[in-house]
Amino acid sequence: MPTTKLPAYQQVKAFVKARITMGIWRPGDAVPSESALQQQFGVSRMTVNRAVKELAVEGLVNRVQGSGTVVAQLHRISSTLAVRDIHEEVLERGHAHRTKVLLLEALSGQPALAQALQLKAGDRVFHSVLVHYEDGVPILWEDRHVNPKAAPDYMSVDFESTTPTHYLLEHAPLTEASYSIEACLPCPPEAKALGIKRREPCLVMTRRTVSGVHVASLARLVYPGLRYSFSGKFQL
Amino acid sequence: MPTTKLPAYQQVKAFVKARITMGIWRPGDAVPSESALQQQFGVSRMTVNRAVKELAVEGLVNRVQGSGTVVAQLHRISSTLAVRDIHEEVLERGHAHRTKVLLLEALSGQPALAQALQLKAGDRVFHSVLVHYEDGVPILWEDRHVNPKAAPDYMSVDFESTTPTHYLLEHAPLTEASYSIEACLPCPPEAKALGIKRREPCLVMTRRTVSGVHVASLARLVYPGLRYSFSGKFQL
DNA sequence: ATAGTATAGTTGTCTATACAACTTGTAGAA
DNA sequence: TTCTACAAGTTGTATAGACAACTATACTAT
Repeated sequence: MPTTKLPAYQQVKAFVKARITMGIWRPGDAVPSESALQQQFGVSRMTVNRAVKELAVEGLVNRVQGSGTVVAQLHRISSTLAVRDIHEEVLERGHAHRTKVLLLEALSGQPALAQALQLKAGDRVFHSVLVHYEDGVPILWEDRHVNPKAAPDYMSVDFESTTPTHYLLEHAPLTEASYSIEACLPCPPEAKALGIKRREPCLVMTRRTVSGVHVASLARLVYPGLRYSFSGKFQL
Repeated sequence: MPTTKLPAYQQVKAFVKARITMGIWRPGDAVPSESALQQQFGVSRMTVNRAVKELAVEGLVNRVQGSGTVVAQLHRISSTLAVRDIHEEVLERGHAHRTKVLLLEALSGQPALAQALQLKAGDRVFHSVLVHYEDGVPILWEDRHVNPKAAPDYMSVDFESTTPTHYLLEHAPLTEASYSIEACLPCPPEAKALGIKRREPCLVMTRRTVSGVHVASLARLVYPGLRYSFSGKFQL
C-alpha cells in the first residue's frame, strides 16, 4: 500500500474540500459547524478546528466568529508570482548565466530620484545597468537605483560574479516589495543591448524593495516579450 | 488605547518575525526550539507550535521534523496574482463596466482545439469573443473556447449582463487553473476593437481552467499595454 | 574503521477541557 | 411597535499532557 493512513485533520480537510470541488457545497453555502464535524468523524474539536482553519487560510472557506463557516467565492483564489534571482532561474533551466555590466555609477543632484528612495534632495544614489544572458542570448535588461544607506558597499561589488538581486537579499534583508508588470516598447539602448527590434514588445517589471526602514532599491527589468513570459498555476 | 492586547501566539510570531526582518537571525540560522520559546514566553507548547507553524506556512521559516526550525531563504517569498472577474475589478475602481459580444458560435471539426480541451476530434466547442469597456473605453479583448461538457448552456447566456468568467465560476466550480503572461502585438481585429495602433504592445494572458474532470475553458485575454498593468506587493 | 544501537532532542499529531468573543434569534419589557 | 436582555450556537484562543515520527549524535560491538 503506497497510501499510508492520513492524519485525522487531513481526512477532514479532504472531506470538505471534495464536497466543494465537486460542487455539492457551492459558494455561499454553509459548512457544517465544528461540533457537527467533530461528531461525524469522532475526533476532538481541536482537530476539526485545525482542518477548517487551514482551509480558511487556503481561501476555500470564509469563517466568521459567532456566525459560522461558508464556502468562499472561488474567484478570489490566487496564485503566486515568485520573485527570485535571475541567476538561479537560469541555472534551474540547465542553462549558463552570464552578466555584462554596462554602467555602475554614483549619482547626485537628482531630486526626484532621491525622493523616490526617501532620501534628501542632494544625497548620492547608486545606479547600475546590467544585461543578463542565458546561454549567450540576452534575456534581461536590469536598470537599478540603490539606496546607499541600505547597501553602502554596492559600488564595489563584482556583478559579473553575483547579481544585484542576490547581493541585496544578502546584505539588506527584504521586508517589503511591490511590483508592476506592463507591456512596453524598448527604448533604443535597451533594444540594442537585448538584440531586438524597437518594434518588438517587452515585458517590463518595475520593482520597489524595502529593507527595514529604508527603501532599498528601484529596479526596471525589461524582458524581451518573445523570449520570456510569466506563468503560474493554482490548484484546489 | 487602540492597541488591545495581542493573543499569545501572535506575540510569539511577532517576536520571531521581528528578529528575522531586522536581520538578527539571518537565512539559514536556527530558530529556538518550541520548548525554548515555550519557557521564554511562559505559554504552552501548542501555542508556540501554532505561532511557528504559521510562520512556516507564510514561508518565513522552514521546519524539519526531528531536526529543528531555520530561517528560510527570503528570495523565495512570493506574492499573489489574483485571478478575478473583470466586471468586479472595474466596479471596484468605481467605474462602469460594459461588454460587447462580437461572436458567439459553436465550432466543430477543429481537432487541435478539441484536443486542447481533452475532447474527441469531431466534438463541438463553444467559442466567444467579447470586448470589455471601462467607462466606455475598451480595456480587454476576451477570446474564449469553452468545453460543452463543462458548461452545456454557454451558448444561451446573455453576456451583456454577465461575464463568461462569472458564468463559468458559477456553473463549473474551479478546481485548477494555469496562466501565462506575455507581451505581444495585437492582431488587426484586436487592435481595431481595442482602439489602439497595431504597433502598441499588449499584455496577453493565456488562461486554462479545469473544473472537476473537464478542461473547462481556454481564454486569451488581451489588455492594452498602456492602459493596464498587473501589480502586487508582498510584505513581511 | 565500520556498522549497528541506544539516546536525547525536535517537530507532528491528537485529546479533553475551558473560557472568551462574537452572532443570531427569541422572549420579554417599555 | 420598538428596544432590551437573554440564551443558544459558533468560532477564537489557550492549556497540560501524551504519544508518534524523525534527526543527529554518541556509544558499542564487530
